[in-house]
Amino acid sequence: MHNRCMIDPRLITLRVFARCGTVGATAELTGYSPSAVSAQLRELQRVLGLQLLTKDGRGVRLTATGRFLVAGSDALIAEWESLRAAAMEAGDQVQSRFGLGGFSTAAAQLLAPLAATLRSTRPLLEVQVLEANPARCFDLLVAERIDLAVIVAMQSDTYAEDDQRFEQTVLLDDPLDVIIPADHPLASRETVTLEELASEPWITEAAGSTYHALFTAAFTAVGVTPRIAHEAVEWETQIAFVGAGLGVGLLPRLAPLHTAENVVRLRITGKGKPTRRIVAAVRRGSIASPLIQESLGILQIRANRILSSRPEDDL
Amino acid sequence: MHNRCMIDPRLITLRVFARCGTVGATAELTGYSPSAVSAQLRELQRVLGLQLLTKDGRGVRLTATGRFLVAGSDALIAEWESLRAAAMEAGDQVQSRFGLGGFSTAAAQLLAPLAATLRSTRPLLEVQVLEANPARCFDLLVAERIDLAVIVAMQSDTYAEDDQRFEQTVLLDDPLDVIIPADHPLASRETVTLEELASEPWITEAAGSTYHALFTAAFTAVGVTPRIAHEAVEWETQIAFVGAGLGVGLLPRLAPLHTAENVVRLRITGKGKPTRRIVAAVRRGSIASPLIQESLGILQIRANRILSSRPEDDL
DNA sequence: ATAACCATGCACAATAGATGCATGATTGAT
DNA sequence: ATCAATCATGCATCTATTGTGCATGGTTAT
Repeated sequence: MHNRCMIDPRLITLRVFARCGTVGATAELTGYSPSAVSAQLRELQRVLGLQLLTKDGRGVRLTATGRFLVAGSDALIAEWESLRAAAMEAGDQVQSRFGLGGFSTAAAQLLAPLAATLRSTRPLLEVQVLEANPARCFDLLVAERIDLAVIVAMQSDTYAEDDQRFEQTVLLDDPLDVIIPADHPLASRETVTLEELASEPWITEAAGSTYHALFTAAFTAVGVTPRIAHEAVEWETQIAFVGAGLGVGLLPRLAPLHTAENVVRLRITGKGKPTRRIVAAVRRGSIASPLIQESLGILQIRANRILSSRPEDDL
Repeated sequence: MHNRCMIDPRLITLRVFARCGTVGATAELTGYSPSAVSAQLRELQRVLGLQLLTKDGRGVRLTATGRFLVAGSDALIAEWESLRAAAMEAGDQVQSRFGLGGFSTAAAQLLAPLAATLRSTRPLLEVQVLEANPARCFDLLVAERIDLAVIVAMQSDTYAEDDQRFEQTVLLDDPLDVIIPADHPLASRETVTLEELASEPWITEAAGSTYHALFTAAFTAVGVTPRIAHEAVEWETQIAFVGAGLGVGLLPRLAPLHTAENVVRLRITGKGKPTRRIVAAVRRGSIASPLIQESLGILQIRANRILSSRPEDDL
């Protein structure tokens, strides 16, 4: 589906460049080589007769004209997506490719079933799933490598909800639980508040990561500055750290705890009740596409099933 | 300028096909070979996963989906033209190609000076002029072979003024004069009415031509059905026919009479005062482009100069 | 000063895309 | 009813575009 765009691929490349700022990163995202990206951007300028890039130190940056073109192209892309969606609605579309992107747990719990369902209902459809963090998912959407992304929306989101390029649909609010060692004084409790855990040594992800932002946001809400004792990238690692008694951590409800030993999961109560919002994002205009609509439906059903399997008080 | 479009050239080809209905004609208009057009359309369908064409007799015709896509693409094209125009306004554009199209006298009197002026003010600009009749000019605009056309607007215009694809600017209303043999009883008059010439044998262009429509429109306005004695394609031929005493004819004020012998030109008065309206047409959205703006300005100046060189009563 | 980084140019390779002719299918004319 | 004309398409071929990999030159950080 995303392959072979009706808009000049060089413009797409320019748009990706506008997002990541370097030729190398653009190459990585688009799947081209750096030389190809360089050549494409040069060609684009030649064809339009406009200077879009300027040398800037050891890199290049967009000129005012370049920024203008990129900004204006949002509407153009959306217009095309919208047209394609409507055309696909009119005459049913036979075959194409469909790229999905998502983040770890989301990918596992939502994207995998979606891909499986699509594969069976639409055998001719070439479904591809890419695991990527939210920021990269947006990049991949712009680069047209994927057509739908399931991502974790954050309060301090660099990609505003009303971004001209995307349309987002809330799938599910996933609460964060606390995981503590089984021999911890609070381990026998059903629920805790963040204040009760303020003095604990915390295990979190590296600063700048998706969940670190959620972590700090949760604690600033209750006015506490927790002590970060350790950092882990994978949930498994974090759980293991907690199991080893190194500290406590936050774990999304969706993340399974099955391999954990000596670790207890507790619901959080009180005003600082952190949740991560899981949303589906598509390129603006493409939301009317029957393929997207079907996918969103499947995702929504899956999300509702997850919600309904939980105790009421968690909703 | 028109070369190398940002919108997939195959979509442009489809749009041209939608206008002319056959692969062969599309090939002629776009400058491709028939095989290339065929292959492009096939590719387009493959890429979109949509069936856009159906076999119809010995030709092909658009499916409902195809018509839908073409209709919807108007907005997309306009959006791009608009964006390009704005970008060119923002950062001045260095070099490109610029295609002009126009019809005989219009081309000679308006387009040639325009091309000459542009050539001197913008040496880097590659200006190309194509002589073509109005209908073909619109086709060439859609095919992106030309960017601006000077054409004769007609009452019974197949291309409505509010066509989604184009934007038109009135340049000049060019009145039609009567040419009669020098030895004709009315030859000494300054002006005549159409009624006075109702019984004359008329020389006009072939039915279906640009000027035949103007001709009939003028006479239906005064409620007279003239007798068409002869048909001529070129003005020169028509003038020669009149000079040979075969009949009378209509000649636009802009068309020169310099080579004529035994032919007199008379102003037409009365309610049936036929004029041809000369307008500039561009693809919708592109009108904001500095190049287009400059061109329209030059054309307007030229048109005003022509008007001001005429007696007041002709305006 | 050296190393790392970034973009670009060039030679080469792969691929897409156009051409021209031949073919098959359909319509209209003799 | 046959023949010619028209139209689209497939195929072999060629060309031009486009991408890759490596080398180069300029720029920043250590």
